[in-house]
Amino acid sequence: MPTTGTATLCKAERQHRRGVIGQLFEGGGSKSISVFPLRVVYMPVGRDEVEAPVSILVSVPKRHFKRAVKRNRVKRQLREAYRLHKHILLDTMANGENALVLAFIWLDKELHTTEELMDKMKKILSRIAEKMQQQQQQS
RNA sequence: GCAGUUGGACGGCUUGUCGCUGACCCUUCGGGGGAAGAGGAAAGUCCGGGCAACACAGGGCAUCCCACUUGUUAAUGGCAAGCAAUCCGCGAGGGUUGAGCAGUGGAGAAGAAAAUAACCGCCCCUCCCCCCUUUUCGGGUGGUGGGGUAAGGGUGAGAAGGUGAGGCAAGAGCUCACCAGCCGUGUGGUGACACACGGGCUGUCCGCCUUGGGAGUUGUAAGGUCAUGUAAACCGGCGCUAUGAGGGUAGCCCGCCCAAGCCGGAGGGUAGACCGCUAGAGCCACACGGUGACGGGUGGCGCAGAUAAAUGACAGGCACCUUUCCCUCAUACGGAGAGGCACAGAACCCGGCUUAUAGGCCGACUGCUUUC
Repeated sequence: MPTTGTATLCKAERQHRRGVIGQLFEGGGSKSISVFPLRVVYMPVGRDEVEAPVSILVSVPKRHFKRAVKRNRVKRQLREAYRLHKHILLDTMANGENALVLAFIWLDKELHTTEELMDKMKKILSRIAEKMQQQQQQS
């Protein structure tokens, strides 16, 4: 388990495979949770299909922010927030047989403070962790 | 000192914690260390080139782009220095326009009339009526008919070159002077043009058109290597050694070339890695040539390469700007607080253009004011 425990976010943890991403948005196995201004689409996959137990991607639609500078700002904030709080999820997933793919989608047209986004990230990750735990216990 | 014109350069610095990409180095192949890491516009994708793939005997027509001159450059529709007309500004300066004395067409409304001008007006002649004067000659008002006239009228972007004088029945480049335009000659300039002399006598705008110059197409998702999968399979149509199906030759035609397969349907596979990918018309400094754009020369430097897309997040300090308060004669010096700190993110690489931009800095010049 390479990256567990430390607050890093290397390339393996960022999802970039076209096929997996396509499945995530079109396939039936994915579910979503919203905590404004965020929406998370997540999907459990086989552990051997991806490189890391939890991998993410961040999407900020162009229609919300016309300028690339603002889109980059939001992506960086979100990556940072996930990086600092991903242990919430990893603790749950570490021993499971499945891996998880997450997509963070930005919903607002305004920028938010980093402090606020940290808070929202904590909330949303805990909720996903809860659901995954239930699933594991059922199976 | 104030106001302004124009050109140029900058557009933060720094500490700590936690991260991202990563040349290269080490490795017990698990990993560890780690140089370096956004812009003047990286933007819009509006021009031009490099590079790449494909195409390319030749000719005609069509299409598209450019249009004062000379220069500059790899190249341009850029840039520099100029030319002419016109507009704005007291000025330094700034804006707009710019091939064509061939042909052809159009110009609403307004106005009499928009280009072989006569509505009103002005002038002459014939005739008629009336009046005045009267010996007659003559004069006047009005009207019919004929003719001359572009000075005046209002309209318009534009009214038959303009102004003045002469001339005339009234007028007119009819004549003359000056001015604008055009043509010819001469002089100067590489040239656009300028000046001088002479000549004739001259509308404005917009098309088509003509002339000269130029253009192969597609863009790094180009293009290449490897990996994966396989199918030289199946169905239908046309053709099968040519009297040739079909294809290429940028859109069409001629011509030329290739040619044994071609077209359609249904279906299958991959959408991952590497190269391209950053040494380039490169950046900096110094003199030199040139009014300048720029050029060649010498020396130095090694300067982002991501790919669901790195170059950051957070906390503090400094600088800068605005503002409030304290001190003070003071808007000076000093101190305290609050707020602000632009536009904006590389995506093959360059040269331009255009647009966005808080804030201050430097050079040259102009006007006003003060002092000497």
